[in-house]
Amino acid sequence: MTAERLSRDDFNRPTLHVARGLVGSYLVRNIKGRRMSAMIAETEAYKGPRDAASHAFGGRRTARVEPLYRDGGTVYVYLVYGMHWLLNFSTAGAGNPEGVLIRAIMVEEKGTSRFIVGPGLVTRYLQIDKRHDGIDATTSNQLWLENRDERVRGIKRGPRVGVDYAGAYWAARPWRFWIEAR
DNA sequence: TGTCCGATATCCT
DNA sequence: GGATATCGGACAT
Repeated sequence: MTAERLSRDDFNRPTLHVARGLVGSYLVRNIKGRRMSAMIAETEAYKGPRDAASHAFGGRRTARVEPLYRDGGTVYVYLVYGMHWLLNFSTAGAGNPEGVLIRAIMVEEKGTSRFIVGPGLVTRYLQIDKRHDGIDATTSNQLWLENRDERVRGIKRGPRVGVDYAGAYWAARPWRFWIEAR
């Protein structure tokens, strides 16, 4: 099996392309020398200043969202509802505060595959939190992505989850991509 | 299927 | 100082 780490160019592409492309890629996590990996099963695109569901809507630029403004592949991790860390990767190049949220993964355990659905559960499983905010996934030895020689078929597409606060129009954009358990 | 609620960093007034 | 949030679990219906 070949495994090729995702590079800057892979992230510095249009965000919807990256979001779709990340489904079927692998998240790799190195925890004190022990390696975990998980296939990405669901993503969502957040398209920056013009997207009312984005943290960078209207060009907002606070300390929290600064990683989104950096080069593609920068990790953006933040806390919601006081207890859930959410994992995102910056896309579309430096200065464009767009990104992709990782909503679900598939892991291999005891010879069988298991889906972990929900962005807060993904980070809990992979032990990702504020410590990883701002790191560069194209060079980090803590967290990175790989493409493996595996065909992913049947990617579905639909509205994003949990963004009703952004209004009906933005909540309805079909910017979520996923594969289902088989 | 629906309602409720935990727990807190961050943002805005 | 007050409101809110890219959620998840529990429990009732």
